[in-house]
Amino acid sequence: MAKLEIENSSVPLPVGESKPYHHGDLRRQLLDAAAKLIRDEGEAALSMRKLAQAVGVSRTAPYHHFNDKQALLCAVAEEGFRRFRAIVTAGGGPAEATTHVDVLDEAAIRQFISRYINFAVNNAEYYDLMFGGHLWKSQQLTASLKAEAYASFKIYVDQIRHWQQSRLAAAAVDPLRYAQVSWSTLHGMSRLLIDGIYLDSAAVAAMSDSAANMFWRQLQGV
Amino acid sequence: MAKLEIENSSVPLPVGESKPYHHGDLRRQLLDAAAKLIRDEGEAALSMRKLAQAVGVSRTAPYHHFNDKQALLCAVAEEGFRRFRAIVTAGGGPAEATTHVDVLDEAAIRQFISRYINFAVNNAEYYDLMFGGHLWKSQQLTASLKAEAYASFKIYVDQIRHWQQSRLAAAAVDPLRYAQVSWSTLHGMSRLLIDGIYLDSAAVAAMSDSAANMFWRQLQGV
DNA sequence: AAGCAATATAGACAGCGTCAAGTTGGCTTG
DNA sequence: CAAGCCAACTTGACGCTGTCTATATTGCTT
Repeated sequence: MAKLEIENSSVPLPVGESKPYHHGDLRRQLLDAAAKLIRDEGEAALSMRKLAQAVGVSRTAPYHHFNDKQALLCAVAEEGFRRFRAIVTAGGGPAEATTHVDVLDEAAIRQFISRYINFAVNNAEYYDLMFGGHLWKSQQLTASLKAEAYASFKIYVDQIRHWQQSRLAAAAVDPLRYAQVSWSTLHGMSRLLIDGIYLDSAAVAAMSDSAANMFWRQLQGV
Repeated sequence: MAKLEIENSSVPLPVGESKPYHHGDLRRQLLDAAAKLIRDEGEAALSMRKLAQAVGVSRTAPYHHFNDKQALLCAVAEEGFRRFRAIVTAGGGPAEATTHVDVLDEAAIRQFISRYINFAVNNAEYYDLMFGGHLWKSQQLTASLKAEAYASFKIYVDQIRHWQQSRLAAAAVDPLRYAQVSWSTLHGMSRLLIDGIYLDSAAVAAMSDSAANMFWRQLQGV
């Protein structure tokens, strides 16, 4: 997460990150400006030219930091996954990512659901890129994005395994299968909410409760 | 569904549908060609100009049948909803749409899930438009598309109410809430499958079973 | 001090959505 | 049967897009 705190000042001193020499740190500013533009005007409204102008460089300058518009979007998505992990996994504790939660009750599930959906709705500009067909269907994902994406899912599956080993979840549950179905539910709710289809944000709490109850029973194995 | 069987021949005899005079029936051909183009080359690859060329008219001709590219896409999506309803609701019987299913067991749910996901995966070019943020987020949906979309959801909710009235589903279940959550699961699975995220088609059967089991318990109210 | 590689720039091209103005041709009406 | 209306269609143009190809600038290394 340290990367996220790099100073965006105009001082032309590179931090030693190996990327920017000339401009200050264009790469960083491009990523931030891209996210902001998408958030403000929608993904469709983001163009490389507008982005370049927003940062104050010529239209082709960004191509020295990203091969493609696609590559730029992949990088933004990648950062989204990092933020996602930080917010969704282990909320307060200093120990992060790799450690798993040792409690399992309906409230814990409910909390996870809330965090997931809150992240999706409040960071839709990232979520759209992370889990939007745009990047995935193109078959041109950055290797690092793919890694980042699957890491997030793996953590989820491993958490379920961990619960099983601690005898908190029924052994009969197939971790992968359960992960796929429950993630689908969360993803579906998020997408429908973000896109404004069928679901409205007023019902989020009730839906989360309902889903938590459903997941809980499933994990208890009857 | 009769509309779908209009002959696409080059005979310049309009059927009396009130739309096309000059070309034959451009509107119909545009809708079909659009779906085909999206299916073959992806939604992003569809352009009004390519579409026009595919049908053999000038680039601005389509604008006499649709205000916008958006409007064209809405019309395609609308047709998607009609096909969706035809496939998903009451599979074999001649009585359609308005009548509800009178059986409720895990197999029935499982069948519905299969139909939903099969439709989504095999008609992704329609599903993407019907439930993609592209149209919905733009806030410019055709009134008729909106109607068609909400009708589909309403049928689903009403089916649950129907089960309750027949004492097949627990009275404690909130039909709307259950509909939202379960639809989210189906939508999420479909999206993840179509976009190639986390889920692969080999696991569809297992996931459907798991989801069916989850829904079934929920409907039984413990 | 020289030179090299990374960074930024301007120019050009094909493609896009769509507006405005003109053309064609079948139907309705006199 | 002729007049003319109007829907259907075409051509031209505009500003936007992503990105390729030079060209110029700059800082670090030697």
